[in-house]
Amino acid sequence: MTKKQSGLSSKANKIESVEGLNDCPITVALSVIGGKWKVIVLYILRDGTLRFGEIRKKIPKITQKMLTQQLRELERDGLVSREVFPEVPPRVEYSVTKLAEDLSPILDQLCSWGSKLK
Amino acid sequence: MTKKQSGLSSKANKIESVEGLNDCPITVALSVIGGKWKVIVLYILRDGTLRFGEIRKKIPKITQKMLTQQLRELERDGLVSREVFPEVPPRVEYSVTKLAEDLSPILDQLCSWGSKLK
DNA sequence: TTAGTTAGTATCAAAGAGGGAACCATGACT
DNA sequence: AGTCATGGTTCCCTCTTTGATACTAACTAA
Repeated sequence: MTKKQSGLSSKANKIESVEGLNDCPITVALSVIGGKWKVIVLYILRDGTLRFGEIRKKIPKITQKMLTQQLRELERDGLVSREVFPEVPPRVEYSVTKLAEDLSPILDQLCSWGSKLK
Repeated sequence: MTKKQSGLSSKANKIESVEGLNDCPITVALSVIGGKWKVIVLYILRDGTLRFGEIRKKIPKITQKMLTQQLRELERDGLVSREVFPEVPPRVEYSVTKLAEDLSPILDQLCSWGSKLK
């Protein structure tokens, strides 16, 4: 049955948790921001609302499929909000949520920690 | 040439960075702790030095290959230190480094942020 | 009528990650 | 000689993830 579902979810690469710590929010958090392009998308959206095509232009190497996928997952996890305008051609705007804003300072700390890694 | 190299590194799953932000330490940090079992290993080693077999017993689902790989990467990135005792049978002890200890509070914050995710 | 626009989907193939099992060295014990 | 223990390594196979490409809807402009 294979359920193609356009490549959401994961498994091979999912971060594991410990016995008796299976719901440790760290693993939840990492699974939410650990996607291949997610921190970039969050970083870019931090400066303000953007529509799909604008995000693509700012991340030239991402494919349309990947961007769609990452945005869908970020939306599902409550980090970005998506607004569709019923126009032609279509217009869809993305922006970060309060939850993502709360994450920002932590990412900054992670950033300064990461800078110690040579 | 294919370079099997025992399955170190990654690529498909590597977190991407932005043009002009390619060395953003966030992506570095995430790549360092983002491995499938790394936060578990760090979590377990936080309580003190353990030898290889002991870690295995605490993470029953991990395979020997994976544990070796994750420990090697953590060591390479300066998060754990590895001490080999020239005995027979071999004894190898692992412990967290200062760098990993510095990371701890950030992981805790990430943890409390993650707990807001339902 | 044909082309152009945006935001996607669908499909196929390639690359990568992870599991399983087998193998290895060394010395002690039986 | 055969077995056990520890900490690995190697190979193969499968599943997942990613990339590339083509296709769609719906309306506008030429």
